[in-house]
Parts: sequence; C-alpha cells; structure tokens
Amino acid sequence: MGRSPCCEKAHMNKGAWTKEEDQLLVDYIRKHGEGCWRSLPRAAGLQRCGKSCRLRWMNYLRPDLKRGNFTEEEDELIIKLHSLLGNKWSLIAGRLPGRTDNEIKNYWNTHIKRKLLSRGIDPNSHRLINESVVSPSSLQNDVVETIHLDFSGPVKPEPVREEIGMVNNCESSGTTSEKDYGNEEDWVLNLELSVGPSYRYESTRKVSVVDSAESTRRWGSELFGAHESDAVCLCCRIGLFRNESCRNCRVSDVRTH
DNA sequence: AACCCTTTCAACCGCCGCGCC
DNA sequence: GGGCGCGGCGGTTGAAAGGGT
Repeated sequence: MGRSPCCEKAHMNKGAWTKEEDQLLVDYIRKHGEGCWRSLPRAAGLQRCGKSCRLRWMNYLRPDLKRGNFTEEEDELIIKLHSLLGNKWSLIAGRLPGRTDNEIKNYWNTHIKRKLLSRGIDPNSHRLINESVVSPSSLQNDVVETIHLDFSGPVKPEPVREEIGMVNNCESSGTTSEKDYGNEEDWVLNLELSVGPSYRYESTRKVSVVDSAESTRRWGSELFGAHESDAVCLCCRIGLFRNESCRNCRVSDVRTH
C-alpha cells in the first residue's frame, strides 16, 4: 500500500495562481502565520494542495523577497557557494537574503551555467574544462582554506570537514549527521567547510552583522575573507533563521529573528 | 502579422528526513 | 523498531514571454 497523496487531487486547482488566490493566502498567513500547510488550504478557503500553498508563499508571496535581477556580487557568491555545497539550493539561498532556492536554482540553470562555460569552467566541478581528472595528490596540494562558522555555546569535539572534490558532485551528504557524534543534546553545530584555492580568512572570529543586505554585500565582495566585523552565526548564514532555530544567535537583525 | 525557436521561471512531482505514536 | 504524516528539498516540466525571420 503506497503512501497517501499529500492532498486530494480532485477539486484542486493547479497551475498559475490567480490574484484572488494570492490574496486569500496572504491574508490567511498574515492572520495566522505560517505552518500547518496541509490544513491551511481548507482554512484559508483555497482549492489548492498544501504543498502548492507553501511553495507559492515561499517563492513568491513572502514579503521579504528581493525582486529583480541578480547583482554581479550575488552571481559570484552563488558560484562560490555552489563550489562548496553543490546543488544544495536551500543552503545557498540561506546565504542570499531575499532570494529563494527555486529562484537561485533557475538562475543557475539559465545564467550561471552558461557564464561558467563561457569562461571555460565546468559548472559541475568548477574546474577548467580542459583540466584532466584530479588526482588525490593534486587535491592535497590545493591550498585548503577553512571557513569556520561557530555558534556560541558548546562545541562538538570533531569538526566536520568537507574538501573540494568530494563536495562538488554532491556525493557527500552535505554534513555529517548528528548521530555520528552521539546524542549530545547540547552541542551546537560547528561546521567547517573547506575550499581551495584559498581566500584569506582568519578562522576564529565572532562579530555581529548590521543587516542582511550588508551581510550579502560583504559576503559577495569578501567571501570567506571577511573582516573581523563580518562574521555571522552559522544559523543565520545557512538560513536557519527561517525556522526560528536560531536561538543562540546574537544578531539583532529584526527580519531574521 | 504570423510563425517558429529559444529562454525564463512558476509550479509540479516524487523522494527523503524527521518527529510522533 | 516500524509505520505514518508532514514539511522540505531538488529535479523537471510546460506555459508564457521574448526575439528573430
């Protein structure tokens, strides 16, 4: 017996949303907040699947979305993050305030891929297209810089380390799961990401950020080589602020908290 | 104006992880 | 431990828009 569908297919609208539907959804979420997507359509008077409502809200109706073209800085930031994270669009989106995973994914497929190819760079491996298979020794010789993003609070003993070449093809699962470190209740994520060639970066910094736009600008221009005044807690940087998981964060940005 | 091809991007689909029972 | 429901994610699709002839 298969899993039941997320919603009844019958009597459900599909395709483009109308203004009236948008309004119903916005009104409902303004009143009741996000969540309970399965029951939301009925409660809001929408003939839509809950998933569809969530998607519409997340990708289009959220008030904090940035509209318009991507800037050159955002382009470069996406490229660098993709070289680190692979097709983890939601993680990448978490680093670009106002941009959605869907938007970035589309932008990657329609613009950035082409841009990289025109530079002679393979968009999947982020290496020169003519470059032969990378040997382990050449990987070792890559200057590997560490991006150390830390939270306040306890730190788990062994930091996760992802190195270029393992990340690019997404064979890496992204992060080592918590179970790999036992069930420590209180350890706080201490993720180290590595990428080469290097960007200058001192690995232990704790600072605050002024606002999300400024954060983006700094990241775009000085990615992984930020000033001491640029570090942000990981939860904010990878986008956890969306689900209020960012409890230890000291950032005072209103939008993200 | 009409047609065709390409590009863009909103929306859908299927799968997965997590939490709950 | 296993089943189930839900939210979330990434890949894919297809309608609409844009551009060329």
